[in-house]
Amino acid sequence: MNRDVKRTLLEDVAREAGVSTASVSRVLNAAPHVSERLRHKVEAAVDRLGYVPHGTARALASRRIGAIGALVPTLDNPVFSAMIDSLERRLKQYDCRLLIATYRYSLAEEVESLRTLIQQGIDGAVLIGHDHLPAALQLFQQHELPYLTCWHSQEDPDWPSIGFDNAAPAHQLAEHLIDLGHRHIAVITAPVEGNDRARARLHGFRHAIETAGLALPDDHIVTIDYGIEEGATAFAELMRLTPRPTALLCGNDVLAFGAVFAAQRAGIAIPEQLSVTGFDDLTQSRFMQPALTTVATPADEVGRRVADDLVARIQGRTTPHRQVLEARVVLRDSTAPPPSAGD
Amino acid sequence: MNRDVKRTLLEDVAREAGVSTASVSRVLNAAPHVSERLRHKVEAAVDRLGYVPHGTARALASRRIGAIGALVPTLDNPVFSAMIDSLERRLKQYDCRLLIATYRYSLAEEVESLRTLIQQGIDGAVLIGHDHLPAALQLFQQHELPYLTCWHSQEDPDWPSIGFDNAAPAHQLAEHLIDLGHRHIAVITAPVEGNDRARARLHGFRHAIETAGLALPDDHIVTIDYGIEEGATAFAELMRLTPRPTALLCGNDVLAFGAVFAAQRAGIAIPEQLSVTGFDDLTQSRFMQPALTTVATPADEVGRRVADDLVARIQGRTTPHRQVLEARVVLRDSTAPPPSAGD
DNA sequence: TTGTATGCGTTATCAC
DNA sequence: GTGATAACGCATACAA
Repeated sequence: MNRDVKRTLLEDVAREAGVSTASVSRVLNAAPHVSERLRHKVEAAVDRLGYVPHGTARALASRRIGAIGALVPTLDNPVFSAMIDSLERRLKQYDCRLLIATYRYSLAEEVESLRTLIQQGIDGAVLIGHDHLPAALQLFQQHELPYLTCWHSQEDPDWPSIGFDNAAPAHQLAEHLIDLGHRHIAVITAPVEGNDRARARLHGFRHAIETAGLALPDDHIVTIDYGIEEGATAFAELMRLTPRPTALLCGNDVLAFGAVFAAQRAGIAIPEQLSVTGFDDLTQSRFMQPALTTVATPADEVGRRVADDLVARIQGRTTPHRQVLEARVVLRDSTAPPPSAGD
Repeated sequence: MNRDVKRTLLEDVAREAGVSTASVSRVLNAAPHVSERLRHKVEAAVDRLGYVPHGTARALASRRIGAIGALVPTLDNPVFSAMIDSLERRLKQYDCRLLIATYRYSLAEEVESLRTLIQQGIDGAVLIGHDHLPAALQLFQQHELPYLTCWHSQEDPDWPSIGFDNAAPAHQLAEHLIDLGHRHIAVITAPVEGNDRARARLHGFRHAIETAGLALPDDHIVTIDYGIEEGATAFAELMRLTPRPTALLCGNDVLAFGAVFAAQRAGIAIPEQLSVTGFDDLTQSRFMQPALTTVATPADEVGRRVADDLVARIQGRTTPHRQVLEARVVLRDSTAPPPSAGD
């Protein structure tokens, strides 16, 4: 940018106002101990010259860049884009920018991206989930950089967090199905490697099922990437089992959408012949037919709190090491007793 | 960050390698005219010391920050988050970071955000659509900053663009309905102020309808914010018209989802009693029941090309002023002849 | 091909 | 309270 354009510099403002550059800097940064008179002179000069501070120079001298980094698996998942959207809006209130990097669920790429963001000079960073390579932690400590994880609720001295319990609501969903009379329950899950949220949900499902004295055999669990089409594919696979499962626990709403659509296409009535659950409570889950039984995750709230907390950490304030928000099961119309309830 | 930690500096590397700081810098920046021998010495020293360049200092000295800015109305729209996702991944290949700002469809806020991003030192920026305040253009010119608009195809010497025609496919959708025999067509549109895409689509709808000798009265157009719930609300309003419209043209897929869900809830069969169209072709549109007739917008392709083009501009290469990609109408199952076709 | 020296635009540490 | 001035860490014109 402006490789040859002569910008207005702090020095110009100082000359215009008849004060020192230090004073101009003080006024601009709301430093204490500045007289009203000086402040007015400087502000007038700034206005007259249309001065705009040079962010990079400021960053070099102050060692703060005015931006944080967010590392997310993907923005293709509405639940993450919603979180990022709310995070960015809140950061703006603190006059803080957002640098984004995605890593397609590859923890190695996460670390690489983190490294470049740190090199870029970010003042802090937020990661999704609890699963990370040790190298990530090392980077934060090495650079004494404020950081935060979110979207999970695991207690861990190394990883401060703002999130919610993924296992408990999953457990409740499975219990709900069991209470309805389901005995043949299948699961569609995202790959659990490097994804503690998926792992926790699967664990919740399994724990509830086995606690009820039922089984969750391996062939009743389909692991598949995130996506509507993938949900449909997994559905097809599970419907080939005999006896056919009467209920499907899906690791997230989008997988559930795929399953529901595939069921409709196959002429399988939901919830009469098959119950389906999701996780996330995307807007659409409330409106689709049948409305989806799922878990409401507080994406916006997480975004806001992450902004508040990370900014506080950057300013050196102490904040809670762990904040657990509520993720509530929402019972709707996609779950009902199995066809032959009462057997 | 590392407020007191003593980092390894370029100077340390130079000393370790027994060369000058300039030489180290040259090796690190892949400058021409460096001997193999020197390169090896420097690289070895870098490895030994674990040296990582300081991004901010580099930015100040080189006047390039290694990041571009993207200004989007919202990330809550999957079509934008998909574009940003693909943009970010492509930029990574160029070793370029992404700064994001959202402006909730307020052009004034767009300019404000642009100003702070420029102050932040971005090397270039991309905006969505063709509608912007003159102040935005002025900022780009003033700072001699490479920039680009996308998601539209308007010819304009001021605004280089990578996008697609929004009006023509909209026109085709309306024609398709008319060809099917529809005579009472209604429209759900996003607010057109500051949103040339919505305006172009509405224009396409209207032009086709009026060209066919039909009317599109004001009460057949509902303007409403983006969202599933909003689509449902608009649907309810339009269904109160008499005679009831037999077809609904929606400005985007999400509004169409809302309409379809509301119709299902109201017991109105799609497409037998009512035809519905969207615009965007989100993944779900292909899988939902009935599959949605819509327009496939090349979100990923736009993201990739924007990255390629903007990086080229930053490097001083000349690129096409305007790239028009294809946005194709996709006929599916949500459109059919009206109930009383043949009247 | 390599080294020297200066500039990049602020902030922050001293004195006064 | 205010003003000099030395960092901040690297890139680059210029010299060698």
